[in-house]
Amino acid sequence: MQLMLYNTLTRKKEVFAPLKNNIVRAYFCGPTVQDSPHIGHARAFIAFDILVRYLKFRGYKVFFIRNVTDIDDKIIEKAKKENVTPFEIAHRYYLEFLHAADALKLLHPNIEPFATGHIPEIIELIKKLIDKGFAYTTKSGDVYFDVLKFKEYGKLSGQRISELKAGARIKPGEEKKNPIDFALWKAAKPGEPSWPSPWGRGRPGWHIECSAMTMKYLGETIDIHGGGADLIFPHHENEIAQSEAATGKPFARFWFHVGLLRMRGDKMSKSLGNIVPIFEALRRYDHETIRLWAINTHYRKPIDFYWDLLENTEKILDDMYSSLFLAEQQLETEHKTTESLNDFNERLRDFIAEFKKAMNDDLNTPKALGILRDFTEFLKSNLNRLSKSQIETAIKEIRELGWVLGILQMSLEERIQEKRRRGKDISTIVPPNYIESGDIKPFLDLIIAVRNELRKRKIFDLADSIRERLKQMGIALEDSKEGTKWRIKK
RNA sequence: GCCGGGGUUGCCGAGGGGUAUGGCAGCGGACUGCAGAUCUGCUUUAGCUGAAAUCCGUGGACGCGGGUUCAAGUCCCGCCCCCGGCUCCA
Repeated sequence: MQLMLYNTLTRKKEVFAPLKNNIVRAYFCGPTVQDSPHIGHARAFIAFDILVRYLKFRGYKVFFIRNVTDIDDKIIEKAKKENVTPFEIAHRYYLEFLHAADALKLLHPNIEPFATGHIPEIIELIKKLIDKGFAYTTKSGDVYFDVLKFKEYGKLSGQRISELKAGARIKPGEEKKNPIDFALWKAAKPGEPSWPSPWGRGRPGWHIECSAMTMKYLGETIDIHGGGADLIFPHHENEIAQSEAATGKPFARFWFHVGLLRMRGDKMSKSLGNIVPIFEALRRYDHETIRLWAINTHYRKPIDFYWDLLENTEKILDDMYSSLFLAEQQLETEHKTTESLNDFNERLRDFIAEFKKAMNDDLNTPKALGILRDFTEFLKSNLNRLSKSQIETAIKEIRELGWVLGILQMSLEERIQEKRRRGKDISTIVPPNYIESGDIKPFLDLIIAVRNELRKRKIFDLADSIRERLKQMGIALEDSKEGTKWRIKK
C-alpha cells in the first residue's frame, strides 16, 4: 500500500516515493542553538524521527540531515550579555540539544552540518544568485535577495507579494530595494563574528545556510524538507526562492510541517514564563512517555502540553508494558504449551496491516497507537490460549511496531530502572511474583503461607496487618483464585 | 486585514457520506472476609408516546445556522470562536 504524505506545497496528501532509487533524501531544519531545547522542539523532532523510522520500516534507505544554526542575532546578543563569544553560546546549547536528542532516542542524522562550517558554500551560492540577477549588493556590504525577480515567490505559504508589501517596512539603516527582500549576507558590525567574502567581512543571513547545505549533501532536488509550521514563512519560502532561483529546479518535492505546541491554549513563550525545557520533562517522565505524548496527537495538529497529560500518557504506556512483561514472564516460567489459537496468524496479519494502513495515511500515529494497544490487549487476554511460539511471535511483532513509534523498546529491568530513578510505583508494570533477588523468595513464601493460614482461621486483622506492612516495605499482595500473588512496588 | 490549521462526550483524541474507534477519569457490578489485580456495565440528551419508568418507541445531538442527499462530524454556503504565520522561532 502506498504512503500518503501531506505536502504543504500542494496542500494535499500525495503518494510518496523517493525520486531516485530506493533512497529517501531528507533535510530537517534543526535548532538555532541559542537556548535550552524545549518540549516544542521535542515534538517537532519526534515527528521527524517517526517519519524516518516509518520510511525505514517500509524498506527505504533514508539519508537525512539535521542542521544546526550556530550563528544568528540572538546568539550574538546572548554572548554580549554574558560577555563570552558567540561560539561558546552555540557550543553550550548545541551540546544540550545533542544530549536531549540522545535522551529522546532520536535516530542520528547522517550528517549534522553547522552553518559556520559552510561559509564557502554559502558564498558560492550567493555569488551564483548575484550572477543570475536574483540578488544585489549594497554600499555597506549587505547582499539581499530580490524577491520580485522570483516569480513564484509565495507559492509555499500562499502569501501574495502585494499583501506582504503592505505589511513590511524597511528598517532604518537597511538598504533594501524592496521591503520584502531578505538578507543573504549581512555586513559585519563591530564586535560581531565575521568571515571574509567578496562583499567584505560579514556573516550569512538566516535562510541561505539551509539551501547551501542541502545542495551540498543531498543535491539540487530533495525528497522531503521538514520543519516546524512556524518556519513556513518566511524561512522555507525564502529557501525555495533562493534555491530554485539558483538552480532552476524544484528544491524539495515534499514539504513536511509539524504543528506547534500550546500550553493549555497559550503560546509557550519567555514572556509568559511557561517554557518547559526537554530536560525538565525528562526529569519527571521517561523518554518513551514523552514520545507517546507527542505521537498521541497527529503531527500536523496543534498539541497541548501540561503535566496531567503526561501523567495520563504514562499510564497508557505502562498498560502496554504490563501486558508485554506478563507475556514475557509467562514464556520463561509456567507456560503450558498444550493450546494454540487457530486464527492467530490471521489476527497477527490484521494488526500489522491495520497499523500500516494508519501510518500510510499521512502518519496517523494516534490511530496506529490505538491498534498497537489493541494488539497488546489481545496478547494479554489470550495468554492462556496461545502457544509458546505464538507468544514469542506476538512479542516480537509488538516490539517491532513499537520501534516505529519509538516506544516499547525497554526490557522489564530497564523499565523498572526508569521508574525507580523518578521514585515511581513499579507495581503498574511488573508481573505478579516477579522478584529481583531470589534470596527473599523463601521468606516471602513463608510469610504468605502463614498469612493464608491466618485467613483460613479468619484472623483477618492479623492477616491484614501483614499485608499492610508488606505494602509499606514495597510488596503488594493480591489474593486470587489461583492463590496469593505478590507484586513489588518500589 | 491577508495566509494556514483547528473546534467531536468530564478530559485526550480516531473517524473525512452509511449504527460516533479507543483510552483516561468518575460511578456501579462480578470475583474477594476486606483490599488489590482482573473482567464487566454506565457516564450528550430537551421534547413527544405512556399510568409510570433507570424499560420501549420517537426525536434531537460532533462550534452555530442554512443547503445537497435515501443517508451528513463527514460534502456545499454563510457565520462564530480558538491557535499560528505575516517580526526571531521547531
